[in-house]
Amino acid sequence: MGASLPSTSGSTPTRRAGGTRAAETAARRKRLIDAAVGLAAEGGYEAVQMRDVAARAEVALGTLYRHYSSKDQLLLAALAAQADTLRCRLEQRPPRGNTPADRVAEGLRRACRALEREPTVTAAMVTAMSSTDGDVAPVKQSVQASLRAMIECAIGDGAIGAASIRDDSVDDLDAIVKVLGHVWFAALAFWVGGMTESGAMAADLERAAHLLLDR
Amino acid sequence: MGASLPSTSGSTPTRRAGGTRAAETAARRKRLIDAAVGLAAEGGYEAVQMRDVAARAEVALGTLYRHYSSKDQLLLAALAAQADTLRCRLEQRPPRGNTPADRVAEGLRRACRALEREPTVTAAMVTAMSSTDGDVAPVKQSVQASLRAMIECAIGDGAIGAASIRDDSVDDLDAIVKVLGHVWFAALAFWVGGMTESGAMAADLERAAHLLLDR
DNA sequence: CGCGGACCTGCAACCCGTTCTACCTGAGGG
DNA sequence: CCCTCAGGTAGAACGGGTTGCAGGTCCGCG
Repeated sequence: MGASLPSTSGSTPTRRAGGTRAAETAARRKRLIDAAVGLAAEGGYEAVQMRDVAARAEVALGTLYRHYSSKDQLLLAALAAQADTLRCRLEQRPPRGNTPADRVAEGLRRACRALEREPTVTAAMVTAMSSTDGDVAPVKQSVQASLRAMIECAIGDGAIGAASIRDDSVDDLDAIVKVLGHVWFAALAFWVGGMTESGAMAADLERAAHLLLDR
Repeated sequence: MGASLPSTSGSTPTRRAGGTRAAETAARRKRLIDAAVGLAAEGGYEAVQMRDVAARAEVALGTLYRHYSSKDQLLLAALAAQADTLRCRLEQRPPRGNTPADRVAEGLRRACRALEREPTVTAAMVTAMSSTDGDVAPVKQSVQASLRAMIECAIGDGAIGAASIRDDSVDDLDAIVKVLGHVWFAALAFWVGGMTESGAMAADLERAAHLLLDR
């Protein structure tokens, strides 16, 4: 049993089919995110175990932690990416209702549908989103930024400089967007926490949109 | 070394100055909650360690778990109690502004002030509140119920059957209350998560109240 | 060519929530 | 009066996030 030799290898050499060093680490990060999402799809937040993520991504545990300093950071990175693609999709095919409220409602409905398609993944991400660890705040903020961007896009591309202005200043619009962001987050959190049916989420959001945007 | 003798005692006999059995366990539960809150006051969520709670309450770890099946349940029990006293205080001395929006804004302001007086305790409780474990949902719902009651009380004791009715049905009022509840939760979560300054919470809530309630 | 440093690897260790074991006690029913 | 059993106690054990350690590998530079 000369098993105590470190013999670093034993599996694939560090190098994969990739090219430059930077590309490799980018690929590693992607593999890590993919592994996390995959596990989340299978069993939600608790199935995303750091040792398993590392194993599935064929990476050492220490390396995983070098890239994402905690489980929540990892999941939030995944969430940020997903939020971004969601936003892009919405911007490319913006909702076309008559009033801002209608457009926002449709946008939210679509987003909810997308999220509910992979409930366990969403649950995992929302769980991560409600981590209170201070140094995940930046990522969370970027996610919120994506959400606000989506809402603003839905309200109307030029609402700020266009028709919907009366006395409600740009300021008001901003506050409305913020409130909608809050409601969205809360609705997700409640849903994930089992306090509400999945359908209720979209309904509550639409309701809020109308309450806030219909004159 | 006859150290292996079980010798169950070694400390205070199970009985304290209390009376009946039921009273004793009630006292124990109170001690547990107090211990949890005390630790939370000193160091927030992570300082509330089950072993320490048990020790401080002079209770065995197993007993703690007999009464509160998880750390989050424990903290949520504390939160539920606190929410209830908050509600009572508000009902006894209801805010007296001119419009519903003003009253709600004041109520929320007061509540926020109360919460910000003990930031670490609040943080611990909010953290517990955003637990996604399924079987804390009931307690969370009762907390939400308290909050809604507070908001309803602030909107106006008879708003439902009185002046503020035009075409906005009772239904609408209900939705508004729900939205405010969501915003409150989200604001707290963001604050605890370090995504927002403490002042912002009250401000956002007031803003939301006016957006939703001012005609 | 030889070396420093960034980045990996496998793995053991630590912490803390939670669970399990084994035992004790006292109030209440037969 | 004895027996049962709900409710306690002390403490070990387990699981999973996180950290630390003791090397390896390879790129770029002197």
